[in-house]
Amino acid sequence: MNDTGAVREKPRILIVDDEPQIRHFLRISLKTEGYELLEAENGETGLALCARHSPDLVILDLGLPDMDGTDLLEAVREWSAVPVIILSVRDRELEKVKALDLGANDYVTKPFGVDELLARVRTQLRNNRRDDGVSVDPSAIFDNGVLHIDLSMRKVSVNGKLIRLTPKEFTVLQALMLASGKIVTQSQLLKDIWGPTHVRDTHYLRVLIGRLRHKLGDDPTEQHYIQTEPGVGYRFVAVCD
Amino acid sequence: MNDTGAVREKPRILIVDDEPQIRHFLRISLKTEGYELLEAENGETGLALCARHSPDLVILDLGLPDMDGTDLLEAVREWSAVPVIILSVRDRELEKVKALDLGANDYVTKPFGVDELLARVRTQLRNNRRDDGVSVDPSAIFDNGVLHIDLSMRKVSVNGKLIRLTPKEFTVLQALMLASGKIVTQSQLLKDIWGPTHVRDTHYLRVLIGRLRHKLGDDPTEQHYIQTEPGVGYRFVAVCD
DNA sequence: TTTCAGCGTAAAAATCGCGTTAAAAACTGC
DNA sequence: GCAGTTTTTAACGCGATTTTTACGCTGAAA
Repeated sequence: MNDTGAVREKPRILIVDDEPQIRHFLRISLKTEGYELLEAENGETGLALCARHSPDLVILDLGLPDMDGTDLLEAVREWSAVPVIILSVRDRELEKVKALDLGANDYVTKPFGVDELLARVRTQLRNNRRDDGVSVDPSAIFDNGVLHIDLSMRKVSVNGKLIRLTPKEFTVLQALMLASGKIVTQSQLLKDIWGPTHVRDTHYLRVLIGRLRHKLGDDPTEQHYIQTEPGVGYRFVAVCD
Repeated sequence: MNDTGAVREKPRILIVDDEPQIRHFLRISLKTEGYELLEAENGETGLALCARHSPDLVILDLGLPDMDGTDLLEAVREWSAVPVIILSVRDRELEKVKALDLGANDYVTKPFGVDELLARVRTQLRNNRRDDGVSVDPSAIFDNGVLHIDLSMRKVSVNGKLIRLTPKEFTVLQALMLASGKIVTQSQLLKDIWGPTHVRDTHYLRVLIGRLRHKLGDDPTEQHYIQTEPGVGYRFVAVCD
């Protein structure tokens, strides 16, 4: 499968821990939050998985059967700057200092609260999104020969002719594009773009989507690009038939 | 004038804490490590110091006399991505989650080991070393036959005739030119040139851009060198149909 | 069939944002 | 302190954008 240009929706997290119950516990919590998971119960497979699947975050237990967790950390840091959160039963300050100075990004002592760990996961993932304000994947370009959308340049053209989009129009289109193929609910759009106090003002969306379709040359009877899911939301699709 | 962008040898750390003994303790430890220090004993001066001196790291106590630490964090996050380590006597998980989700980078509970704190400081500073791949040539020269801009010489001429630009005008033009073709957001310009406390004062930009266009001989009816992206920012483009 | 909720459209009304101007205030070098 | 320059402030017009309002259409349920 070729996923060039696709926006990876789920952050991918690698768990390296030999205790099955901890892995199980983490799996439940992280899956619920919508992360994609990889698991390893020893250092060797952890390293292999990390190299092969380039996760967005690694949660690493220091006590591993086959090697010391710090060795794994060192090995990973040879070639990757992926954020690493250390888990450890050891609360000794020296351990923490050593791990952090080896390149770990955070150090959480067992037992830990799941909400705190999840918040720290979010923090690391957030920090590693390199952008200035506008969080847009610069590789997010859509082009089917007729419609061309470049999110980073903020430019949209139909048949080579540039289209002027207003700020709100562009923001909505961007939200739909970044979830390409998937439904974006009305309340999601309203909350994100008009603010949480307007989640029920669906008429905003109706007229805006209408203008957007018109500008994109979207045939109302066919509805190529922006599809309506009645009562739910809208979906941006690349139609090529 | 603030001193953003300067290359400095010592990382600069801002401490915001109302307890003198904690400040004293941190001062000793951090100075020994070779950091440059700024100190504030309340939120207001903390915010001011942060805006004025753009530290590389902020250590923020949640319990401040004049405002809640989280408010300060929120205010700073309006315009800055500086790493923030929260100090707090409160060990409640909810507090940690709240602070981290507001944009804090780490949360350390008092009492803490000084070595651990120093390691966490190093971790944050290490993560935030900005090497933003795209190294722009500050000696860039633009020339389309009519307009000639030499950034290193700080000279601009139109039809061979030298144009006098004021310092701010030149700085804005330079910022736009170095991102040639791409949008520079209003808040980016305001933050970089007027300082982080003026991110919302868009009227500065309006009058300055107006003067700049006038001086560059930018015909408002035809194609602009400086294009406006309403509600977002400005973009410098080489005019060549 | 009737009813009705949800969507799309159109046009009017209100608001926002930009560009412009002019004058006041803050700097600058002398 | 003075004269010239630069920056900031304030106000206004205007076009673009957003919001409001009204109405027609459709498909599903009663």
